[in-house]
Amino acid sequence: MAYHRNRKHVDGDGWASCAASGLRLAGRLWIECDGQTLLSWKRIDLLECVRDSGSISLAARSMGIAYRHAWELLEDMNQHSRQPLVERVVGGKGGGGTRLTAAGHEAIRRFHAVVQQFNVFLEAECSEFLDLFGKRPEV
Amino acid sequence: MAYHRNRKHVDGDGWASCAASGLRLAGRLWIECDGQTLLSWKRIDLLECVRDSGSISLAARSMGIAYRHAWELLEDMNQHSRQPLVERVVGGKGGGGTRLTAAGHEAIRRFHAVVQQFNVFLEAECSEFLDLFGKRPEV
DNA sequence: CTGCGCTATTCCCTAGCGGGAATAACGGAC
DNA sequence: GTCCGTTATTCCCGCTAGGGAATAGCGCAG
Repeated sequence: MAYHRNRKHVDGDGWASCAASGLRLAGRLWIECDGQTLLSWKRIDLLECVRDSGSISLAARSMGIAYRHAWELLEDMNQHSRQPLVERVVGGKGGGGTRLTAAGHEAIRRFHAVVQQFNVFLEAECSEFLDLFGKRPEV
Repeated sequence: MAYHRNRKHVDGDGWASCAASGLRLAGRLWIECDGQTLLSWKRIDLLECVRDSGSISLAARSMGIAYRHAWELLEDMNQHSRQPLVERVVGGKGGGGTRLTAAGHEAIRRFHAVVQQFNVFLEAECSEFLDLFGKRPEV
């Protein structure tokens, strides 16, 4: 299996959280602009990979996804965002490359902040189901 | 297009929320037990349809999904839940039927409560992105 | 001018999800 | 007994997301 970035998220593109009993309240967040998906966990992951590697191809490889797919995601983000999140250069030094705009960096920061709050939420709400599905059934 | 139940959720199986500018913070919740999906929006919807119709086949029809799929979902829920959520009868009056157990009813109630809180969360957090993606770009 | 590594773009192919149809078994109503 | 509508189960099929490979174009380094 190809190398995937080491991240704290769980399977798929969601977050999970719970205390015990094999019980888990999981969730997923994304941001839409005019009905089009703008940001998601996967997309933020991609932005970070691009930021760290400086190119779409390297980012795609490190995420274990196809370049084509990564390119489509970035293209889609730039298209539907009010201001572009990445800036791409074709040809030149090193063949070109891709870097984040200020908005791209800010998007990552904001999204992470919301995710952190989301995890707090999940942790808190999960307990609502403990007595129903946890170790000791009550209902 | 087949008839679908009138519900307040958005496309797919998530919830959405935001104030303005075509910007929307959307999300999705589900509950896992030992790594297996136990409840989700779609599954709660199915439970409610079963509760209201008294049969899997009618519930499937009203949701616009295949009976086979509905059956699989319910089977999966019963398998992975500590206590069964539905009780099924083969043959007999009216050919049989399916009804919710007490745990099934409680699952619906709890899930809706969490969803309500989730919507509050989404509404609040969405504002974090308004100045980044909203009407007046600032970054 | 040549080479290189990247962006950009196309085509094919696969796996999985889920619809749709067909069938059997069941058991009360009649 | 027959009829009926349900649960239960199987097989086939189409759609879509996404991987993989191949190719062209670009522009600086050398």
